[in-house]
Amino acid sequence: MLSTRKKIVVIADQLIRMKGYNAFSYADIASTLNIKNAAIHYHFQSKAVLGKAVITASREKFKENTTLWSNKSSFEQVAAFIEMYSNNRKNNCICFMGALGSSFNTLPDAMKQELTDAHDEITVWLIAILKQGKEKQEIDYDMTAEEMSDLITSGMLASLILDRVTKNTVLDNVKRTLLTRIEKKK
Amino acid sequence: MLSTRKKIVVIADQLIRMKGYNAFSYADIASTLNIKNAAIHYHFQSKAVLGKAVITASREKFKENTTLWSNKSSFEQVAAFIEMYSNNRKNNCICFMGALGSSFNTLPDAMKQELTDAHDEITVWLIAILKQGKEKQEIDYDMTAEEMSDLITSGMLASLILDRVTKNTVLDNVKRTLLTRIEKKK
DNA sequence: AAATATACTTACTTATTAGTAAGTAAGTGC
DNA sequence: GCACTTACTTACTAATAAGTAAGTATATTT
Repeated sequence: MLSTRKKIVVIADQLIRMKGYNAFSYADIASTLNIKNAAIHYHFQSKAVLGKAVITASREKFKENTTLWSNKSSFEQVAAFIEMYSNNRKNNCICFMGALGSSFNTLPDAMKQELTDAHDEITVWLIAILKQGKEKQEIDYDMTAEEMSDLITSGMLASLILDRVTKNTVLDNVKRTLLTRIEKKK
Repeated sequence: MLSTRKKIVVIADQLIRMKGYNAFSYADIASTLNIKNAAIHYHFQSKAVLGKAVITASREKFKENTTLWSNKSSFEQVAAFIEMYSNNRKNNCICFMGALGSSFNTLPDAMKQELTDAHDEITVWLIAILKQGKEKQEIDYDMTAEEMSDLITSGMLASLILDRVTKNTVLDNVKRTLLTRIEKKK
């Protein structure tokens, strides 16, 4: 059983990734959890503070995941990273980077900074894995690790969005293409 | 000199791509154009109707562009398509597909349909160019045309978003990578 | 048992939202 | 010169937004 505080973050996270930061309200959370508007303000002084907490929670989840994956091969780690995005589709959600990045100009400063830090964290990890993988000859790619990293994060972010617009197979196409691109040729 | 009606669409389009559909208001448009709130309602009965008009205008602009490009080589046409996305960054805007797709669940039905139609239109055009280009041996790629199309549209949509989050080079990296991928190997 | 902290609710405020009803001034058609 | 349309403004409404001040019930500490 989660604390009310943690439940608020979970619901806010879902609402942000389903509807976007500017389309969800305290009333949405309150009605879902059967509490009052003011109870959310008791735990989070403002929407900006709650929004930042949602990003922080995602960063922590990401760090947990990478630790869990750390004994896998480089290819398997990238595949697990890609699969993490795919899981969002099941809940009719996009990733937090796509949901918040598309509204970046409207976000409070504290959220902007936290989101930028989150992106740096993800990028640093992915580039390191890609470089290690190439050294260990577990994966291969015909571009720089930075370029491959940007191609992967961009591809996954956007294909979740586009799969809502078309009832189609953008995610599957992009996923397959990216994994084929890093697969070691024999 | 544009008509007020057309000016409203231009401003709404900019606001959507700068702030998102749920973060702009009639007041934003009214103050920019020095008209009253109600004047916008005179031209567009509801925000949904205005939103749909914005997408329709983007579709028309896209069709104009593809006509202008039609005598170029396949490679040049894809390059022009990619450059069309890049132009958005100068105005601190993302593409309309990213701006509206990320809020898809919150859009009125008429806008959802128009956005889906716009995506189909773009995809049909791009796949055709990619297939033609391969036949004419002007371009090459080691995946299906559908996969390459999804990789291009995803990459461009997301890199505009991510370049706001990082003050970095996602767009340039993705652009270079994608063009290299379709370049004919000699 | 008294004091204090925790986790809320009740009741409210102020600002902003899309949207509307009624009026007006400047043309256009006949 | 009268009817009608176009392109608005004025003045408003109802709903919803985030946020707050004050009160309350329950548990914990001293």
